[in-house]
Amino acid sequence: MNDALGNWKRTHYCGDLTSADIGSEVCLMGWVQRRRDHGGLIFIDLRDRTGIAQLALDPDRDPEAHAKADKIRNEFVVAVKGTISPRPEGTINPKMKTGEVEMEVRELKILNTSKTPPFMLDEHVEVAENIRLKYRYLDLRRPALQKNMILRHQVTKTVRNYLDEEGFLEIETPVLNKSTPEGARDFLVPSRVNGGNFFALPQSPQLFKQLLMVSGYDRYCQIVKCFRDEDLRADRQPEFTQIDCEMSFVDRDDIITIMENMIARVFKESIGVDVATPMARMTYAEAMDRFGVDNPDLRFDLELVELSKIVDGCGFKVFADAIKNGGMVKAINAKSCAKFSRKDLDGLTDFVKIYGAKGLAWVKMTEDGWQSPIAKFFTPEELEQINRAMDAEVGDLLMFVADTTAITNEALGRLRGHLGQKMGLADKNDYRFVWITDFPLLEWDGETRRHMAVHHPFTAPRDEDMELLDTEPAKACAKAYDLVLNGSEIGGGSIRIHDQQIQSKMFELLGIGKEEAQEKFGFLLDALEFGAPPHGGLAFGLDRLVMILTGSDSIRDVIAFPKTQKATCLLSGAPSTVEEKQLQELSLRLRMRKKE
RNA sequence: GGGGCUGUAGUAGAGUUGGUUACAACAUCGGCCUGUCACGCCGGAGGUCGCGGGUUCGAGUCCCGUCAGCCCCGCCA
Repeated sequence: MNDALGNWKRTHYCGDLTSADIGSEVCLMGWVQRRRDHGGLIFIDLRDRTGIAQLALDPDRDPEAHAKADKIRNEFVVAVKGTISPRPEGTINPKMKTGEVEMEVRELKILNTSKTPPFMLDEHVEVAENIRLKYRYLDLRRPALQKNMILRHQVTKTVRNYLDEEGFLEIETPVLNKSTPEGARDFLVPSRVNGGNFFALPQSPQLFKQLLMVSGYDRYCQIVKCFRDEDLRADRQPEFTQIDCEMSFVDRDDIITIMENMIARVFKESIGVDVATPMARMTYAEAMDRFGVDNPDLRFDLELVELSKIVDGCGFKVFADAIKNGGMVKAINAKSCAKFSRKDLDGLTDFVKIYGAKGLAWVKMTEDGWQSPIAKFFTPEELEQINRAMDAEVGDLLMFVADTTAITNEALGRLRGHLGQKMGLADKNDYRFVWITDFPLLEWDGETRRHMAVHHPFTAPRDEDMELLDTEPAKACAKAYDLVLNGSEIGGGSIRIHDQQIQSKMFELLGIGKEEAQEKFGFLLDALEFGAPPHGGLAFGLDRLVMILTGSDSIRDVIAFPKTQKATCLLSGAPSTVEEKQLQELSLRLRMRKKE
């Protein structure tokens, strides 16, 4: 039925053919994008990962190949031999990369047939994502995803080359690990040999890369899969890839310099964009103050302005009470947005409520002053002061949130990002990097009534904050840093604790008792006693980086075989039940959760 | 655990206040066509309106439940 490949060898990729190849005898292999039958002449668009080439089959020139082409349908796999020739006058297709030439087919082999695909493998067709995921191998044939996969490869290649030149060694770390209490929920793997015991898949190779520093490898890197059993988002998959690095005998600025140069080179070599270095920096405190979030999008202004001092004790109870209760009042000025409708404003109010704000106060700046439901609560002096603080002009829209510090910042910060998108202030081709530094070391968790590590438990406090650990640990800052690009955190890291006593103190602050620390992290504590060098590092989220480089809205568009939001694979059907025998071997019995 | 959006031929959509046989496009199948390139022309086939229940003389349309995909909160660096 199908023709055998035989001794045919492909000589060219479809997308590479140009007028320079005119006259060449070539052999192409690929998939049939389209067949156009003109009764006599048949055209076939042949596709491979590089592009499309037009095949011309003339019944007069080669009746045998032409007759065979009659049977060809979309997505058949064919091999052709023939001559590259210039297209006749007036039939050049300027929309195609290979549009100046075509192949005069002399011999044709049908290597495989194809069922009619469930959707057109065409850029013009939008297909529901569940269909695309079920037939992922077909979706991956489409140029959009192929472009993303190829760019992803380009990025990892550049990263490896750069890190190699900088003296990093790529060393693999275990996938089967010990479960540790901190951080995300672990994926667990039952041990058959040690019934009742479980491995955990790595959330990151954190501890192992620190051990490699103790072992003297000095500069380590790895492009590595990590696993976190948490719910998915547009930019989060349960398994994802990190560019993981660790260095010895360095401080924060050494790491930042090496890493930002790597990112700059990635941008240059993958999408041809020049990134200025050194990149901008901002402390966590400044980011929260000006933008309300620790991952600010610096492509637009819309900065948050704190008005607490001005409205303290004012006649508007909502504002006055928020401050009296230890919270704050902040506002943003959406320039020229006074034209927003009541419906728009209701929508924005609903938006901030998602983040816990009780409401959104607004003011439209008109020729006659404030047009606002809350105008009546303020004295002329207060109005004047607010206008000045907000730099308010006729046509502007001011929006206020009054709440706890955390809620005010998050609600307004997210509103800022939302408006930036909605008003088209965020240019996809503009890349604004910023390092966020001096994160708090600890964060009080009201639920468990204990401190949690903001970054992770191995992050070093700033030298000048060491004493605070004993007095006011919540005020201590960490030697931690995140790289933020266009409002997305693409990487983060820290200088680690290399002193066993400080590490023990950290566990203490985190409410991890001596015994538990020894039980869970004893191997690290032990290692720190055998000459651990000062060290630190960071990890980039490869998927998020490639998302931005490709302009993708979903992380699924940069992963070959992604999971759905319910963490299933529509292609393979994973996860699935297993045989009772398999459970027995693992000393497991199922106890299903009751469905409510 | 919670909030929201979507679900109609293979695909992506239209379908009026509930009313006869559920539409046209692309794909597909058959025929015609020697310069097309998202080819064109003629003809055909293709449907449990996601699934289940309810209201009604009558449900694609209204109500309840459920499933799936997506976005978000919680969760997660």
